[in-house]
Amino acid sequence: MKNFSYFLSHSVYMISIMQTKQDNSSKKYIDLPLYVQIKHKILLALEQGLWKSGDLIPSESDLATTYEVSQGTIRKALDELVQQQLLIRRQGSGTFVATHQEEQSKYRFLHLANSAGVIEDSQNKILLCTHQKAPKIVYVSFKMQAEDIFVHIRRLMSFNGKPIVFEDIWLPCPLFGDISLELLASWSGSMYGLFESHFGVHMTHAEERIHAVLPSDMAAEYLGIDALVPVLDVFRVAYTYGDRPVEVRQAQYITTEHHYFNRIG
Amino acid sequence: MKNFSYFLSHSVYMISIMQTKQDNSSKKYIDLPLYVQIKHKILLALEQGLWKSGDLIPSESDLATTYEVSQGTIRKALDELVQQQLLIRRQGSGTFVATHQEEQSKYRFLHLANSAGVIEDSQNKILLCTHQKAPKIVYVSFKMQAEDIFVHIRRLMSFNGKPIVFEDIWLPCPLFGDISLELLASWSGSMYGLFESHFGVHMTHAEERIHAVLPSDMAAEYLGIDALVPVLDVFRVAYTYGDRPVEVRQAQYITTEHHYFNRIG
DNA sequence: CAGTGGTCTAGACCACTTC
DNA sequence: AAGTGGTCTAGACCACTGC
Repeated sequence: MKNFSYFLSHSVYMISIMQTKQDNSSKKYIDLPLYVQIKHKILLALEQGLWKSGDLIPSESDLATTYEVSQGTIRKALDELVQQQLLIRRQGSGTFVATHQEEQSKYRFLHLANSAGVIEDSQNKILLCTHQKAPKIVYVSFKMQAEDIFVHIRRLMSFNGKPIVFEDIWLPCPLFGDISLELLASWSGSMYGLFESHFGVHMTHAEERIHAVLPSDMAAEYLGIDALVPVLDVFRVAYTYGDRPVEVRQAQYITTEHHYFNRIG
Repeated sequence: MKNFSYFLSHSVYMISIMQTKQDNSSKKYIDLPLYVQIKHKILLALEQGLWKSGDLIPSESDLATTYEVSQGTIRKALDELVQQQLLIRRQGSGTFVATHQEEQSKYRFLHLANSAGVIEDSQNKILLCTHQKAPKIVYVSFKMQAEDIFVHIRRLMSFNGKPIVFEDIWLPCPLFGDISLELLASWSGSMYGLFESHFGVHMTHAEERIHAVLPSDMAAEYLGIDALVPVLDVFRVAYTYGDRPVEVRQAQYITTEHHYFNRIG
């Protein structure tokens, strides 16, 4: 145990502590708060893949002893990570690394609902899975070069049998090199669930930019709409731990019977 | 318009606390946790306008003594309210009711940026401010009737001198009855700042539904675009404390040089 | 300097899950 | 029964603000 305990004053006992532990008593709070430091350490473990999606992490009291802080401090660090949806707590069981395998997070990134405000189940069809160069907007988002090769996936999502979303997905080869159409076609869960279980890449957050446009020729064809029907263009960059961009996708949504929803607050 | 001193509202609050205080010692954790109960009580005070936007609320230790709990429990309740942006903490000064008057919250509800990802300052022009019946989508959102009268505001927002957003805003008369074009035109801050300072209505959150559409004739005219240029249709319902809907607006955004942005995570 | 929020501790007990 | 997260307390001290 550490402890700049306030009550232990000038005793021989204290000397033995100071031999094994640096003297914090003179430099309090000049660094970041302890719980922030611990949060960073846990984040580092997640970034480096020490703990993988779905893993049980050490208990709060274990972490408290290893980091030499109180359980309350550990708790505060975990609180923020749980809040960022990087960890999940289960009372009685433990604290786990968040995963996209659960049903609840299936549509966490797809903000599409029907006129009734209901999020429907989708039927997905993979149209394409190749390795090739990418448009400028893509490789710039990854801070890579025009010559670099990416995985390119094209997909059609349908709701109630009607095609609604046509999208192009781009992934950096180093991470997703051996992905294939067969693998994608055989996978029944969410795409981010697949990325996680097969490539160890967990998406933590994303940024979307939305425009109203006329559909591309190809989108109009696959979506079965007239070239003059406005569609929602959704450009997404998705990130993993440490704000590393690991996916770019450009989708076009038909919004005659659906809408993009967003909560502000 | 504010300034009931918080001491007054606080003492009223105290009475209600003393009345509802019960013996916790025999029945632990069978009700909601203490900090949740306290959070609800504070929320109630906000809903009822006991504490108004910008007001200083009692200190954590004051609240702790009035609620007969520890400071840590008060802190946990406040933590969540701060997180919801209903309260703001200022170290050394105190805890305040959140307000839309601050510069930082000026564009909290407007998710519009230019191609560079920069949120620009807008120039606003009020085109209309009348009292009249509203479309079905509006009165249904308020759970009111077709015959009911609403305030109807029409506004044009420009960025760098170019009109980009055309919007119709609907407000329930009981709350905003004496709003006028003169008042709106003379106000230089954000619209939610005006609602707050002149009508005591603080927007806490909103929900938006977004479609890609062709512009209405009127929108096309005011925005100076061709009737065949797709625009983003943003339908918003904004809420105040207690999830009460207090504003509906339908806007059309030109997205050729701007985009709607959203963070998922 | 007094008062406020911010951090941290040590310890107690409750509620839940698992064996 | 053992172990885990969830709640709560009492008290200490730090960092900041305003008078």
